[in-house]
Formats: sequence, structure tokens, C-alpha cells
Amino acid sequence: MTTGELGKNYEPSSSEEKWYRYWLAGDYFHSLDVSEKKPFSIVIPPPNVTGMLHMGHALNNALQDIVIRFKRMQGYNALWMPGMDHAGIATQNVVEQLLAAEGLTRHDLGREEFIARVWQWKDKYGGVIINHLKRLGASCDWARERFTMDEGLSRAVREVFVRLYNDGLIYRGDYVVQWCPRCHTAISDLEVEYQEASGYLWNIRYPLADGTGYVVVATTRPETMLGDTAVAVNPEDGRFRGLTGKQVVLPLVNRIIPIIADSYVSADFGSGVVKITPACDPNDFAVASRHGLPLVKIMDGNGCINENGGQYQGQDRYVCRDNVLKDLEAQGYLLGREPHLHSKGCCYRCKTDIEPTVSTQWFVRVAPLAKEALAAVENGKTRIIPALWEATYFDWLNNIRDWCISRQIWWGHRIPVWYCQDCGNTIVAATDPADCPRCGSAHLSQDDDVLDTWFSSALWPFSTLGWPDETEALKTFYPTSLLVTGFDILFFWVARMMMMGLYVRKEVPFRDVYLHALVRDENGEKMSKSRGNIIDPLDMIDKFGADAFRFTLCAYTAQGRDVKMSEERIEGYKHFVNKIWNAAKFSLMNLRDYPGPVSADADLTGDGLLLPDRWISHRLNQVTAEVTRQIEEYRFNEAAGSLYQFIWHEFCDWYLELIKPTLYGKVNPDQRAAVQGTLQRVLTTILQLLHPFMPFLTEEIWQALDENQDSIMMSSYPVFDPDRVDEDADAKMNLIMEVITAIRNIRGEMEIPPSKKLLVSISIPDDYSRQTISDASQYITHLANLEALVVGADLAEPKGSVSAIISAGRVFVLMEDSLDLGRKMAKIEKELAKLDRELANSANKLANRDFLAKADPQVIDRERGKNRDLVQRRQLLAESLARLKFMES
RNA sequence: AGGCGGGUAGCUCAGUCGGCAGAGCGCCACGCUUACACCGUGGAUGUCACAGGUUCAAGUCCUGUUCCGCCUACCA
Repeated sequence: MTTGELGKNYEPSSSEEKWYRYWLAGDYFHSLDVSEKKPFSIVIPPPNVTGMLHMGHALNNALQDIVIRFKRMQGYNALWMPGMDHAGIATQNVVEQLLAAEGLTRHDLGREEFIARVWQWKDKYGGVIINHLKRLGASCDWARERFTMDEGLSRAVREVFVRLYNDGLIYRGDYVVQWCPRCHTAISDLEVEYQEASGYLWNIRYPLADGTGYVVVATTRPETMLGDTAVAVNPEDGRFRGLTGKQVVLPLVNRIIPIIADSYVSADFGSGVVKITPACDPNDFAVASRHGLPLVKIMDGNGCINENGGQYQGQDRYVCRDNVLKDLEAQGYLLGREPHLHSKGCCYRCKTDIEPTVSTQWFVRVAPLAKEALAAVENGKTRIIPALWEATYFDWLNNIRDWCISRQIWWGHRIPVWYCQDCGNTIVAATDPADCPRCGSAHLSQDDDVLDTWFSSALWPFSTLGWPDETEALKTFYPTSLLVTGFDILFFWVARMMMMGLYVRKEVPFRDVYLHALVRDENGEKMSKSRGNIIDPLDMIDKFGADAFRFTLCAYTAQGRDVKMSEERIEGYKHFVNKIWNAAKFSLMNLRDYPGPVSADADLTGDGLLLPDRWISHRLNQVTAEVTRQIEEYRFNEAAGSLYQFIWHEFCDWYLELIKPTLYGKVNPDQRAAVQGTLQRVLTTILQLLHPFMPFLTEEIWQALDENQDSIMMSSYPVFDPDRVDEDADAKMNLIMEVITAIRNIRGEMEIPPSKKLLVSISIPDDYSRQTISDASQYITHLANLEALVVGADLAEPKGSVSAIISAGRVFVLMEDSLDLGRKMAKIEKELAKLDRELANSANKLANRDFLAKADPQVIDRERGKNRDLVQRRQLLAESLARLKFMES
């Protein structure tokens, strides 16, 4: 029984707040560790604790919420695991900036005090993004919320580290790594962003030590010459035959260094002679180890020249470059420069130029892990959607390099390694050791470094479920069902979760990975602070409501395509929200006195129903199947499109208009209750279909339909029912809609005002079609606004009428006022010309022997039918034209 | 350098099996018809980037060209 009433306009803000609180109070988002229901699980890509909701988050989480609400309604024990990432460098930067405002550095506080300050900051300001997610409607299982620095997750991190170490998959050593002089830490190769930069290639003369001449070295980074320990040529390069084995004097430094031959050098670039600076370049480092060259480190952690740089000590790298160039020029070593485009590495956090530097770091040996991760996708244990990303995934894992996991910062998981101060023993342990197992000394010091934030993120799918304990949740929800994330973190996160999941659990972390695109501005530009083109999701929610906003994101998310977002588009879908609201309001007004179905299955039997009811039920059933399939295939934009098309154009434009006379009791008051039954059921089903996309609006209307009901979330997602397929009703309604459209078309073309009632006759030779139209005369009269309708098998075209051709026959509209003959004739002539083109085309096909011999018989039949239809249409049109011409003369 | 994606109506884009080229927005005309003007009805609009090929038939498959975007790797 319907009790509610809807206000004039939907008020998103009050509705959203009300229902979100209602859902939380009712614990509707909670999933069970143990349940008879089938499990379905998603782990959230944990946003940074420092984060604010941006468009990327909004899209990402809207999609997850759609899937999880859908699955929950389908009866799954659906878990959406929420949480946040401690975001090592990002968070440390934030707190350091606050300290800087007080004139302090982290070193003033000391490690312990500093970490305490970070926790304080986290408790006070961190995690506002969780509230933002709630504004969006995210139905996460908040009781399970985790943080990567939680005690439990930290235990998981240590445990995995120790296992990897014991399996020989973690090692420590001196290598050239990507160093950020501002963040003061090493970062991984992935964390370097490359930008095109224009610079110079400088040619420098290096004199031979025996005084017999010189070689010319080309470099983009002249300042690093202070650390040169050789120069190299390609062994095949004829120009330098005989030079290999000789020595050169390093200008400014006066160090004697050898000329070596290595195939790494390409003869056709620059001068063909390369300076080798092992401490500053990974390639040079490799050359140096092949040739047993010494290594001279010339840079300190700040990107300044150290004591090995002699007179340049203490200078910033770029200051030093200028000075080195000046000195080279003054001493006659600089031969010139040419403009040179190269890509420059920057820190992805702070955009400072990266300084590749040799240092002692921890690495994960990833090749064996990558092999498993590769195989799991190859054999389909995990699906990547859209599949085109598989190639990228394979390519990266096939060429993967070891992962530098140590960071020289304080905020993060400290590496669980201790060094014995007395015997030098290295202890790797999951729990803090009390003393050295070798010598018993209690003088242990823990490694100063922390782990890359992505190390803990890589464990997220199982660490959040309680691992290393074998919890019920872990058993129930791992492997998770689906991961939804942006393609930009495919390597950072997805690939690493695959590796760690397979290593630790011997099972993939998720079955499906859906990679969505980037949200850009309306011009397709990346949103960024510097461009000033950021659209704040919270502003959009305030302005248009969370539902309209979510639906917009969803509607524009075609697989593999970026989303171009603009306020205008969201506003467009706000109109859709308004349309639904009004359709619901109208329905409720007309359902208030609905006595309920006469019998339990009354609304299931087609027999007692009017044609529009049968048709809308049929269409609703089809759309249910469509939308279900589209969500299951992650075709979110298509699901949104199907719902939009059905609700607006079929339910509102046709069905609601068709039933008005019946509802108003103008035709047959007895049929009102039957129509009410269908209306109620269709509206209810629409709300359920729509709920995952528009959770707030649908709950608001749902509760208004019956305020004693439980949340719409607790109802079952609609299911396609083969018994409801009603092709007969569909065919009949199509015929009727064609007639109505034809009459409206004439009205429009002839500029007859909508209020003018028309006299119409329809001639249909075929019995079935004629009967259909004749039975539907009340609908046609109403929707086309007719005075009178005559239906016959072979009616002649009345004088002074305008005709339209429909598939089943002809429609005549009597013109009472003087007919604009010229306008009508021009229209017919234009139509005839078009028809002739189509006819010629079709006749050609049917005259083509090859077509008749080779085409699918069904296609030939269709072509023949089309041809017959065209011939008939053409004839009728020609007749009409002749008649008009006669009238004119 | 290699890889991937894209080029379809004025704009933003769908188009899954090769078989009549579509939607939304915008635009034009008419209309405040008792859910909705955040609306209704009707209408106009195409060299499917270019060239070639396969096919009875190509927006769709193949080859090449071109422009745009992205990713990966970097030769100093």
C-alpha cells in the first residue's frame, strides 16, 4: 500500500544525509566473515591518508559502489573493504612542511618524536577523504576499515619481508639508484617521471696522457666529469683503433683514466667517445663493473658536490655545472656545444630533478615473482579488463628490473633488519630481537630505512583480511572477486599485488581487474592545480547531487576511453534525476488508492492486462537482462545508457502517456486497478535496477512507496524472467507507435498546432495489423490527439488529406483548413528522390548474381522484403503526388 | 626507438557477428496538454582521417600513409 507523497523537487543534500545515516544505523554495508551466501569482495584502492577526493577517486569509487551494491542485491555476502594508505613520502612531506612553519626540521625533533607528530597529524587531519567517500554514497564495510600502518598490517609487512629475505628474494647492495635530492631518499625506477627537456650536448677535449693528441667526449652533464673513471669507445669503431688501452688526463681533475672499449657505446652518437661516471649513471655503473673500474662518488644527498669534487665541493650540481663549463672554456678544453633534446627524470612526488647516485639500498629480486604473475594472467586465473592492457602488463613483467624498496625517510614500515654492534651479524626477523643470536650481544641497531609505501600496498588484498593469521575473513574473501583501479597504477600496484599475492598465498589476489580511464577536463586536458582546471567532486555533489554526479561519471566511462568531465554534463544528468523524480511523483499520485493485487499472481498473468501493460512489462524484462549483463561485463556506460533510454523514452514518454486515460478513468474505470498494479511493479523494478547507480534517489522514492519497507538495498536485484517475454505485445506496440508517430509527423510538417484535434483514417490490408490498430484506437486517439479515427482494409485517400506510409499500410490526416499544396508536394518529391536512391541500390543488389549466390539466405530474404516495401511505398507516394498535382491544377 | 589507443553529425562520443550509419547535448519549428519548461512533439545535419586490398557486401577485416593522445625504454 502506497502511503508516501513526493515534494515538488528532489532535494539531494537533505536526502543524501538522511539515507546515508539510515544505512549506517542499519548496518546495511556489513558483510559477514562466515555466511551461507556466496562471497563477493572488492578491496578499495586505499587513498592516501593525506588525500582529498578528486575526480579520479570519484570515478573509481562510484564504479566500485555500483558493482558492490549490485552484487549485494543479488544476494552475495558482499564485502567492500575500505582503508587508507600511509603514503610515506607524501605524508612525511606534509608534516615536514608544518614543522618548517615552526622553523623546525624533523632532525630537530628526532625520529621518535617526529613519528609521534605524524600520528598526531593523522588523527587530527588525516583521512578526511573517508568522509568524502561517504558523501559519494560509498557503501564500504566501514567496521573493517584498515590503515597500512596498523599493527596488523605492519605485522604482515614484516612477515613478508622475512620470508622474501629467507628465500633469497631480498638483498642489500650498492647500486646506482634514483635519488631525489629534495625528498632525500632513493625512489624506485617507476617513481621517476620523465619530461622532455631541451639542453646541450657539450664537446670536451680530453688530452691523451702520452701527449700525442686528444679525444672529444660529448656529454649533457659536464659537471659529472669530476667522477669520471674512464672514457669508452665502441670496439668496432675504426676511428679509435689503437686508442684502446691508452690513457687520458681528466681535465680540471688531472686524474689519469683509461680508454676502454665497450659495446655499450654507440659509434653514431655524439663524438663516439663516452665518459664513464660509474657513480652517477646506471649504464656507466654496469660498464665499470664489467671493466673493474673504480667508482668516485662526487655528489652528496642534497645534490651538492662532495669532498671528491675538489675545488667544487659544496656547490649545487647546477652551480657546479656552470663553473665547470667556465673553467673548461678558460683552460681551452671546451670545444663547443650543440642543442640537444633529452628526457629529464623528476621525482613523482615533488618534481625535483632526479640524481642517479650510487648508494646502499635494499632490493627485491622480482624476476621469479614476475614469472608467476605473468602466468596467472596468461592462464586466465586473473582477467584484465579491458584486455588490451594485458599486453602492457606482460611487456612490463617481461622486462622488469629489481625493485628498490628502501627509503631514507622516517614515516613508514621500518626495515626489520638489525645489525649487531659487536659481531657485525645481520639479523632479519619479524619480531624485534632482544639480542644477537650469534654472539648474544644486546647491542643491536635497526636498519634506519623504511620500506617503499607500495610494499605494504602490495599486500593489501590479504593483509586487510587479517593475514598472517588464517582468519575466517581471509578464507571467505580471498582471492577477492574484483579490483577496480586506474590504469596508471597497473605497474605500481596491480602487478605487485599479483606478485605478492601469488608468493604469499599461492593464489591470485583477485579474479577480475577492471582498469578504468582517467578523468580529464572538457577539453581533454589532464586536471591539475597548475592548469587551474580542477573540478572538485564535492562541489559537484553540492551543486547537482551525488546521484547525478555518479551517473555522469558512469555514463561517460567507455572502456579504454578517458572521461571528459564538465559541469554542463553533470547538469544534464541532473535533469534525468528530475525526470525520474517527477515520474515517481506522478506514479505515487495515481497509486494512492491502489487496493493491491486481487490475487498473489495477478500481476503476472498477461491475459488480464492491457496492451501497454504487457508491452512495458516485456520491455522492462528485456532491459533487466541488458543492464545485468552490462554491469557484469563492466560496460558501465552502456548500462547507464540502457537505463536512461528505457526510463525516459519508453517508461515516461510512452507508457505513462498511454496509461493516463485509463488512470483518469476516462475509458474504463474497471481497468484502473490492473494498470496500477503494473505501474507499481514497473516503478519498483526501475528503482531496483537503478539503485546501484543512484543510491540516494532510489532509496528516497522506495521509502515513499511504502514507508514500512526495509531499505531498497535489502531487496533483490531484478532478474530476467523468460515467462515475461511477450513478442506479441512488442510487435503490436511497435505498430501502434509507428501510427502515432506518423500522425505527429504530419502534424509537425503541416504545422498544425498540438491542440487541434484531427480526423484520421488508416488503411491496413492485413487483418492482424488492422485489428491491432483498431483495438488500440483509444490510445491512438489520445496520444495523437484525434477527433475521430476510422480504420479499414482498403480505404481510399480522402480528398484534402495528407498521407503517410507506414509498414502495414497508409495513414490519412484530413486537412480541414486549406492545405499548403506546395509544401506537401515538395516534401513528397524529396522523399521520392530518396526512395529512388534506395530502390536503385536495392535493385542492384538483387540483380547481382554473386550476391544471390553467396550471401546469407536470410540477408537475401530481408533484401527482397525491403525491395517489395520500397516499391510499394514508391507507388503510393507517386499516387499521392499525382493527386496533389491534380488538385493544384 | 618500440608499444598501445584514437580520428564517425556543430560538440562529446556509441557502433560486440562484415548485411539499412546511431545517441546525448546543441540547433530549428510548434506547444506552459492537470508528473516534469530541469518539459513535450516534430525536424535538419555524415567524403565514417587518407590510399589501396580482401569480399556478393567494409565504419567494421588486411596493408600502407597521416594527424592526435598515452605508455615503456632511453644514446653520453
